Amino acid sequence: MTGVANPKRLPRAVREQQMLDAAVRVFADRGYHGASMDEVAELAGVSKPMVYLYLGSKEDLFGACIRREAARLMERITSAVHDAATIECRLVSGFEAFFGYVAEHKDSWNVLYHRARALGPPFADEVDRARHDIIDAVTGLVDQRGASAGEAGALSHALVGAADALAEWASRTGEPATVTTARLMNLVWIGIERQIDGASWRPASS
Amino acid sequence: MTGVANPKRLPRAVREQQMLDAAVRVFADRGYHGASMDEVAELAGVSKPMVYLYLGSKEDLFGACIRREAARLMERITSAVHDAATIECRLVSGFEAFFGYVAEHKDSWNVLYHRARALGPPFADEVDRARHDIIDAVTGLVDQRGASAGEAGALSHALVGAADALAEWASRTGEPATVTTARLMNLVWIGIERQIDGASWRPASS
DNA sequence: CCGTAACCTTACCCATCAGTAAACTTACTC
DNA sequence: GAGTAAGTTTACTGATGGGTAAGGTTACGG
Repeated sequence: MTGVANPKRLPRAVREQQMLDAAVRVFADRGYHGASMDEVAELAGVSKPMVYLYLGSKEDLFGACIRREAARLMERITSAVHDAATIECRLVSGFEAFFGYVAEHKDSWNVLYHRARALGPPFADEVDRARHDIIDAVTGLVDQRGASAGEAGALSHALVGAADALAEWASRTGEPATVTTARLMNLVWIGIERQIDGASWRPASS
Repeated sequence: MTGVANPKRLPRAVREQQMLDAAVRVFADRGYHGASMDEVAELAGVSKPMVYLYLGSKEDLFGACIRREAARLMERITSAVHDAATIECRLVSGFEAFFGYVAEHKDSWNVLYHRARALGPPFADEVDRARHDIIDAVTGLVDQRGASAGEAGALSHALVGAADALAEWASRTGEPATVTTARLMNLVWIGIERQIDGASWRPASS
C-alpha cells in the first residue's frame, strides 16, 4: 500500500479518475509493455480486479489514458488560441499554451509523445489523430492563401516537431513558456511569413 | 523457420551481424518490452541459445543494436558534412544525409528514435548522447560567434526536432531528401542567419 | 433491521518469455 | 582419420504478469 491513502469507499467516478491518474503515471514511467496492472492498481490504492471491473483490459486502460490526456492538451491549446486575432498572435498563444502544458503535466506529455506514439496502429493512430488535429490547425493558419499543395503541411509538421523538441529542452532547463515561445518564433516566424507570401529559399550550392 | 534461409554453418562475425539485423527489425516492430528473444532468434534463422551465446542478455542485445545503428547514422552525417565549406552548405549536406538515412533505414531510425528514446536511463542515455553529438555539432555551426548562452543550444534542439518530424513526413510521402531539405531550409535558414548575426524577434502583442 | 446493490479483496490460473543445461554435429587441424 | 574447437540444437525452468472466480464488507432504501 504505497499508493495514496484511500481508506474509504469511494463512488465509481472518483475511483476511475484515481485509476487513470495512476495509470498515466505508470505508463509514463515504464511504457505500455513495461507497465504492470498490479502496479497501476497499487498506485491507485486499489486491488487489481477493480481496475479490470471499471476500466477493462490493459489495452482499454491505455486507450482511456490517451483519450483523456489528449483531450486535456487539445482543450488547453484550442482555448488559448481561441481569442487571438492575427496569425502571429495565434501561433504565440498556441505555443505558450503547449509549452505550459508540457511543463505542468510531464507524465501526460510523456505518455502521449514518447509512449503512445511508439506503439502500433491501435494507439499510435489515436494519438496521431490528435497530433494531426493540431498540425491541421497550424496548416490552416499558414496556408490561408491556399499555397502549393504539400508545402504548408510539411511546414506544419516541422513546426510541431520543433515545438516538441523545445518542450523537452524547456522542461529540463525549467525556463518559462513565454521565453521558449520567443525562441521558437525567433527561429521560424520569418520563414512562416515567407511561406504565407509564397516566397521560397532556393538551394545555392550543395 | 520463417527467417532468412541459413542452411549452412557460418562464422561468428557473420552470424552476429545477422542476429543484430534481426534484432533491429524486431525491436523496431515491437519495442523493447514487446520483442521476444525467440522471435529475434527465429528471424535470424538460428536458435535462441545462439543469441545468448554471441550477444548476451536482452539488454546487451538491445544496447548492441543501438550502438551499431547510432554509429551508422552518425558516420553518414559526419562524412556528408565533412567537405562542405560554408555554414549553409554544411547544414544542407547534413540534412540531406539525415533524411536519406531515415528513408533508407526505417527500422534503424525507428529503433533509435521511437524505441530507445522511450526507455529509461540505460538506453535512452546512450541514444541521447548520440543525439547530443549531433545537436552540439549544429550548435557549433550556429554559435560560431559565441552568442548568448542558451540561445544557440535551444535553437539546435528545435532544428533537430523539426528535422525529426520532417523525416517522418518525408518517409510517408516518399519525397527525395533534397526536397525535404529545401523545405526545412526554407523555414529556418533566415532565422538561423539572424541568430548568427545576433538579431532577435520580439513579442509584439498578447 | 433486512435486503440488495455498489464497492472491494484474496487467491488463484495459465500463457508468455528471459535465460540455461547438456548434448549433438560439422569442419578443420595434425 | 582421430581430436578438438566452433557452430548449433532440443528441451527445460522459474518468474512475471494479464486476467478471473468467488466471495467479503459497507452503505442505504424500505
